[in-house]
Order: sequence, then C-alpha cells, then structure tokens
Amino acid sequence: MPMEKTFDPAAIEAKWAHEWESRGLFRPERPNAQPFTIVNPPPNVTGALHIGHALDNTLQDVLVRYERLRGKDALWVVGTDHAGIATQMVVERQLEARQDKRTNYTRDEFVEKVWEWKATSGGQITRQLRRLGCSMDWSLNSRDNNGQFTMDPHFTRAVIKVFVDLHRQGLIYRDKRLVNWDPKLKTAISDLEVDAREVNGHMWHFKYPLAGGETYRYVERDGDGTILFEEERDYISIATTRPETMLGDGAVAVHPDDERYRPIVGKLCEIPVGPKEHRRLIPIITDDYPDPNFGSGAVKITGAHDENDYGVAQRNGIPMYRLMDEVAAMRTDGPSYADAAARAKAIAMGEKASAAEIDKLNLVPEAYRGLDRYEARERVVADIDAEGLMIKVEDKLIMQPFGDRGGVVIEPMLTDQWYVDAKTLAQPPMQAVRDGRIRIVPKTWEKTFFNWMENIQPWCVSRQLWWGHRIPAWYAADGRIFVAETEEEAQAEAGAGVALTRDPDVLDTWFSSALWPFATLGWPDDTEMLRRHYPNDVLVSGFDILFFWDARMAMQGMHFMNEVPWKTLYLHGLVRAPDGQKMSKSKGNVVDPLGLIDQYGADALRFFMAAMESQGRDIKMDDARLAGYRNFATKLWNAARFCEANGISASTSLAAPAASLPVNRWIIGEVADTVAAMEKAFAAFRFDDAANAIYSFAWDRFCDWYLELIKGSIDEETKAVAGWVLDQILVMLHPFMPFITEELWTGLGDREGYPLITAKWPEPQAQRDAQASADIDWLIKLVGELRGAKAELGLPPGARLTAHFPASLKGRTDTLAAQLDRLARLDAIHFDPAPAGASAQLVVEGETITVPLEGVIDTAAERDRLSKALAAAVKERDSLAGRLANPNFVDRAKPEAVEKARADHDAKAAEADRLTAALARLG
RNA sequence: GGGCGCGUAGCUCAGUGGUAGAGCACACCCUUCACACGGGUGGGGUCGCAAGUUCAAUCCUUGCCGCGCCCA
Repeated sequence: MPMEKTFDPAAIEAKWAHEWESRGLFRPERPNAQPFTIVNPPPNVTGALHIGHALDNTLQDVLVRYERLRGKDALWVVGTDHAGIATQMVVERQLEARQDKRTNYTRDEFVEKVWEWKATSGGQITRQLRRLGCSMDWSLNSRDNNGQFTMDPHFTRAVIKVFVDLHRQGLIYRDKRLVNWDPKLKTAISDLEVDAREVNGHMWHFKYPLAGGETYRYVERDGDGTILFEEERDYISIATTRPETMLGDGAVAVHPDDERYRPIVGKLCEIPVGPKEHRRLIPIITDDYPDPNFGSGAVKITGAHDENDYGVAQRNGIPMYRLMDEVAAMRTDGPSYADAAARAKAIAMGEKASAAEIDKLNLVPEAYRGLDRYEARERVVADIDAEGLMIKVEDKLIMQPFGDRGGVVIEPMLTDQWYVDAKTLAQPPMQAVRDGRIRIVPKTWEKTFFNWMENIQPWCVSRQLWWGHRIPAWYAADGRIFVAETEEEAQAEAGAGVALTRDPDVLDTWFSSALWPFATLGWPDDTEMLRRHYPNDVLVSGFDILFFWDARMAMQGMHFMNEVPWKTLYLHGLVRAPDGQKMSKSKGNVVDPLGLIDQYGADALRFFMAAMESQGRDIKMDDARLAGYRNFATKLWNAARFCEANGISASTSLAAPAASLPVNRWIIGEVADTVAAMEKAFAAFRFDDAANAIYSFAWDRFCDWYLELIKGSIDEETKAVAGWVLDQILVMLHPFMPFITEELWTGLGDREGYPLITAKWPEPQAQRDAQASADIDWLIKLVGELRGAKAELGLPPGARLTAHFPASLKGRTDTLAAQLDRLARLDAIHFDPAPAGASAQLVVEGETITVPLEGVIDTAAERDRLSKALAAAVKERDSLAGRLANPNFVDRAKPEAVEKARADHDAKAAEADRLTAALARLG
C-alpha cells in the first residue's frame, strides 16, 4: 500500500491511542524486568487539560516510553484528585443555575450529586491525556478505567488510616489557632491557598484617649536627641487599615525602646468606638513587634483577626476577641454588648477568663451587629470621625490576602481546626535531600525546598466542606474526642451508651494526594505492586506545586513507608504566552493544547515541549517552532516514503547489519553516536539535548546526506542498512513522537505483532569506522565546497564539472565514485595537473582540487571568492600565531591547549598557502 | 527586606575558560525522479555594562543596570 504524500496526524492518532491501550501495551507483562515507576501528579477531577499539563505529561511520557523501550517494567500511575473545594463549587453552581442550593439537601444527598457529576463530567481530562499520547496505566486499581481517584474506597481507607495513625502518634492534633478563613466558601484554607496581592486601600489614624483623661508629654527627637516636636497629649495615635477590627482590640503595643510612649506604658486607653457609656479600656503594653519608624509606632492588637497581632497576643496573654461569623459579617450571637463590654473590661483589669469564655463574648455593639465587615468598617470610621477622634486618612497600597479559589479577601479567624505537625514530618525529607536519597533536578531548587521546609508551619488539614474525606473523629458531649478508623471503634473507646457526634469537616485534598506514591499501589496492604514500585523512580512536577504536593508527598511517604517516595524530583517551569506573560483566563491569553494538537499534531506538540525543556527555564509558546516540528514529522514521513518506494523495509536485527560500503559503515557509526548522545542526555534529564540529538540525526544526517548518498545505488547491503537505520530512528524518536513513529514502524514491514511501543531500544553493537567516517566527512566537505563555489560563481547548482585531484586521493575517489558522480556532480575525475586557464580552486582538508572553468566563469568572481577564504584563513592563522608567540601562553597553558593551537595554526597556515597559490594560478 | 533566576543573531532559545551554535525569520538560487511543511548557498552577534582573577573571560569573582519569580 503506497503511502500518502503528506502526513496527516489526525488520521492516525486516535487509532494508535486506542490500539495501544486496548492491547494492554502501556504496561506489558514483564515480571522479571527491572521496574520503572512514575506517578502522575493527579489533576483535579474538575480539570481540563491546559498547556501546563501538556508539558508535565509529555515529559513523563517521554521518560516512561524510553524506559519501556529499554526493557524495563515501566509503570505510569494515573488518576485524578477529588479537588474538595473546586468540585463542591462546580456542583453548587449547577444547583444555583436551577435556583437550587446545597443546603436544600442533606449532606449524603449532596455528596451523591457530586458522584453523579463525576460520573458524567469527571472524565474530561483523562480523555484529553489520551489525546496527548500518554501511555499511562489506566486500569491499575481503577473502577472505571480512568485511573484512580482519591475518593475511591481503597484510597479513602489509606487516608483514614493515615489520619488515625498520625493522631495516635501525636502528629495530628486539634487546636484553636488563627486560620485563613474564606468567607465566601465558608471554610479554612491553607497558607498556600492564599495569594497576597497589593490593592488600593486606606490607612486611618485614630486617637485612642487615655483612661481618665490622663495626659503625657509626647516628644519626638532626631537621631542626635534634638527635639523636633513636642506637645501635651491625652491620647495615643493608632493607625489601621481595618478599623472594624478595633472592636476586638485587646491591647495597644509599642516597642520597648520607644521613648515617646515610655510615660504611658502600663496605663489604659480607650477604644474610641461603641456606645460612650460602655467604652472599653485596654492596656498599653510593650512588644518587639511594633516598628517605631512605621506610622505612629503604636499598634492596636486584635489577636483574633490578624496574623501578627495573634503572635503579640499570645506572647503577652492578651485576650483574643472574635468579631465575625463564617461569612465575615459582624457577630449577632451572645449576650448584649453592654454585658460583653463589662466582662471584657474586668478581664482587662486582670480578671481571669478561659479561652472558651473569651470566644463566646461578642464585643460587637448592637449598632454594628449583622453588618458585613466592609459596611461595619464604613460605619466605624464615620462614627469615630463624627466624634472628632480621627486624625487623618491616607490612600495607601496595602497587601491583602485573597483566597485562590473563592477570590475574596481572606479573614484571619480564630477557630478550632485539625493540624498536622509538619515540622516533625519535614525532618526526614530534608535529610533525604541532604544525603542524596532524593535528587532534586535542577539542583537550584534545593535551596527553595530547604528554606520552606525549615520554616514550615503547622498544616491546617480540616476543611468546612461536604465533599471530601470526612475526618474520623467523634465527640462526646463532655468534649472528649475519639479518633478511630470506624464509628464502632470510636464507640468502643468511648464506652457503650456514650452519645457520639462525628466531626462534620473533611480533609484538605492535598492531605490525600500526599499519599499518591504509595496508596495508589495498594497501601496499606503489603502488596507485590507496592514492594515493586515504591520508591518511585522519578516525580515530574511544575515547581509551582513543590510545596503543595511534592514536599507533602515526601513527608507522608517517608513517615509511612520509611523510604523516600521517589529517587529523583524533576521540576520544570511554566509555559508562558508568546509575549512572556503568564497565561491566565482573566488575561484571555491561554493557549489550548487540544487546539494545538488539532493544528499541528500531538507529536509536534510533544516534541516542542521536550525540545524547549532546558532545565530551570520557563517555556514561551512559539507557534513557528511548533510548525517546525510539524514539518519535521512530515520530513520523516517522506523519508520513509522514499525508503518504501526503493524496497527498503523493516529490519530484522537489533544489531547493525554487516556493511562494507563506506556510506553504510559511516551511517552505522552515526547511529551509534546518536544512541550514546541520547542516553547521556536522558541520564541527565536533558530533554532538549535528547530531542535535538534525534532531530539532527534524522534530518541533517539521515535525510540530507545518507539518503542522498545512496540514491541511485541502492543494493542489497544498502537496503538492509537503510532499513535498519530508519528503524533506529523510529525507536529513538518514539518517546517524543509516538504516533507517527508507530505508524511508520508498522507500515514499513511485517513486525509480527511486535509494535514499536514495546520494541527494543537500539543496541547497534557496532563502532564508528574511522576510515569510512573520514571518507564520508571528506566527501561532505568536498560537496559543500563545490556547491559554495557554484553559488558564488553564479553557476547553476546542477552544472556538471570536471575535477583534477592530487594523485594521493585516487583510492578515496575510487571508493566514492558513485557519490562523486551523483552528489558532487563530477563528470570526470583526473589525477594529472589541471590545464592552464581559468579554474576554481577548492581546498578540502589541506589538499587543493582544481575545477577547470575556462570560458565558464568570470575570473574576477573566483578571485573574490578565493580572496575571502584567504582572508579568513590568514586571520585565524595570525591569531593563533600571536597566541603561540606569547611565552606566557606556551609556558603556562595546559599542554593540550598549546598542542591544539600549534596544530590549528599549521593547518590554517597551509590552507592560506594553498589559497595564495590558487590565486596566483588565476593570474 | 530575604532568596532564586534571567539578560547570547531580528525572534525563541542552547552552550563552553582556548576561532560563538540551533530552530524560525531574512537574502539569493533551485518546480533535480521522498518531501516547497522541500533542497542548496549566504548575510547577521564588541555573548547587558564596568572592574577584577587568568597566558587567555561570553563562561569564574565583585559591583552596577534592566527583567521575572518565590518568601516575608
């Protein structure tokens, strides 16, 4: 069946993706082979394939296909995570579209709806990964042949066990701490899910009057102690960007060295808001946190609503009054403001109060209760201003925390949550990186990794959602907590008859995906799969999830498996828009990888990703380059077409065929070199080097030279060699371009059910033949010289000429007669001196070849050409001579460098001499 | 404020202590029996700036300028 003239990716991609998967070729039975394992960073089940996935998965597939070809038992684990917040949002939005809402249903009913959504819409990204050609094991522990899912029963079992075990080990605990509260999603989120962004805001300056109308002398001095300003004051000046939080102030803090406030430290001041008769008094304390040079140098302390204040309050035993509810509206619960304020006053005066009591106190005056936090802010400001206690308001850029999912301003809030002792779990992974059990590539990321791990904070893992792994903790009415894998066990622990209520919260999605490298392999059971494939060999991820996921996998993996999760952590960059901007939906500059596949083919997109992946750099989209790799696929297609038309077909041996002709011996040596270059690149995770090695071999060596050299003289030996070389190209290119290579592999001959995906990586068992390489390299240079001369002398490229060679080249020209005829386009070859008259003089490897051109060329043009070449040779010769004339160089440089300089100098000098002679001959 | 990275041909990017590379773009030539998504030939770079180390610096060191990212 003759091949089509152009390569149409769409026509073959779906066919092969289906063929490979249905025949189980993504994971052939290789029980005795060395295992090779990668787990895929599980995309969100709500996700669609974006360009970053395309990069990440291409790199993984390249590695997996390469190792599979090398005979390993290659396993690529795949699946999706349940994406707690994102998935719940998707389903809630669907409900909203029908004027419905989550709270119209029971929790179980809602969760059932999420599962329904997953069944109908959750498989999108797995289908898209198949289009990219990913050779993942879709069936492993999968209920629907779409890979694993973090909410699957086997996975859930692992998650629950991890929680219970960590709790028993004291590494998970319940604590009341300040968390990042998302008032839109009504849940706590982790530090990593918060983006700090600069926004336009205000800084208000207020007077906090001293209690009892006291006054003090406020003095400002410069560095030398000279008084710059002084006055009698009955207040302390406080600046804030969030006036509504004043209601929860527990103190005012100044720096201990701040002389301005020394007279009033320890005294009380009044929060200038709320009903006059119930104004709260708070102490003025010292702490290192306030910066004397920032604002007034005095800071209000609202421990329940600010990260920094929380630290100050903790250190100084300042009460932390919570002001808002779950949607960040001012609290409406609890006793009247009058009662609460009275109690707070007593506490400020030194009365003891428990944290629970303090949390119950609602210090929001009735006038503000129920207001949204921003409304409350406006009212508070207006009221203070009306009272004449506002000093000024400045416009200011302020940093504000935003929830990365909900997009609203995060409210730091004091709540009860579950925490993982990340600091303890972080120690073994740090040690593993230090002693090389985990190799981070590129190495530059190690510093970032250590910096984060060394400063790691307790990890809040509870989320106030319905969709996710429900926390296995039960509460008794008396406040006791029972953590167990099942309700029965919890009940047994609590004792019969004790009423238990299960914790309503679920676990952070990253808590479960951290178990991916081992829970996907069957843990907590001690399976053959687990023993064989843990530790994984490599993890490939974007650096953007180094903390989110990679570090957490390392923590959980090392804790529960006692071994590193993977030997190498390969981090790649971001794929950016052509102008270097980050892609984002809001900017509208996202590039859809599926569109690129439609336009250029999956092979071209994959090759682009791999070829652009130099370690440590982001990748800018470049359609021209993508088109170039599409062209490369077409080029290969046509080379194969040529082979087929000339009786060149599938090779039958792994080793290089026996060859006697120089071209054949030469190309075999080139294959061996290319194999070596690719293996070296793969060992170093240099995807770009590996891709470029096969690209330039296939195009520049095989197509441009080898095929041209054998045209017209394709004998049996050459057919065998050409078929073998083409096969080696297909194998080496297969990890990058799986579709076209598989299609050609099958098309070129009967492989007896032996598809390329499970073929064998090249083992040429042949060395470069020095003589053949020298001959062909010389021929290539000669042809280059001839073409250059023709182009510059204005001769048609096809012109056939006669040449006079030195007699010493007779052997070589005999050996290469066919090629000299075809490629060099030489009609006649002579070994006697050229006749007098106009001629072109070619210097090839130090020997002059003369091409008589009497009557054909313009002598002046040839003189120009030779003069230019002479000038170049002279320049280099003189430069080298200068270096050699420097005694410092000769004495102190490495002997090899001196030797090389001498050799180069002699060669250039000889070339210059020959060109001079050639010019002289021209007359 | 702390940390990391980048600045090489018009563009996108490799690279090395000893004469600077690729792809694309550009110019010219070629409808040669695989391929015009092709073939051939060529032009184009004081390797961000300055100083230092060295026989020799695009590469190592320091400073500066410009750009980006992460953390606080």
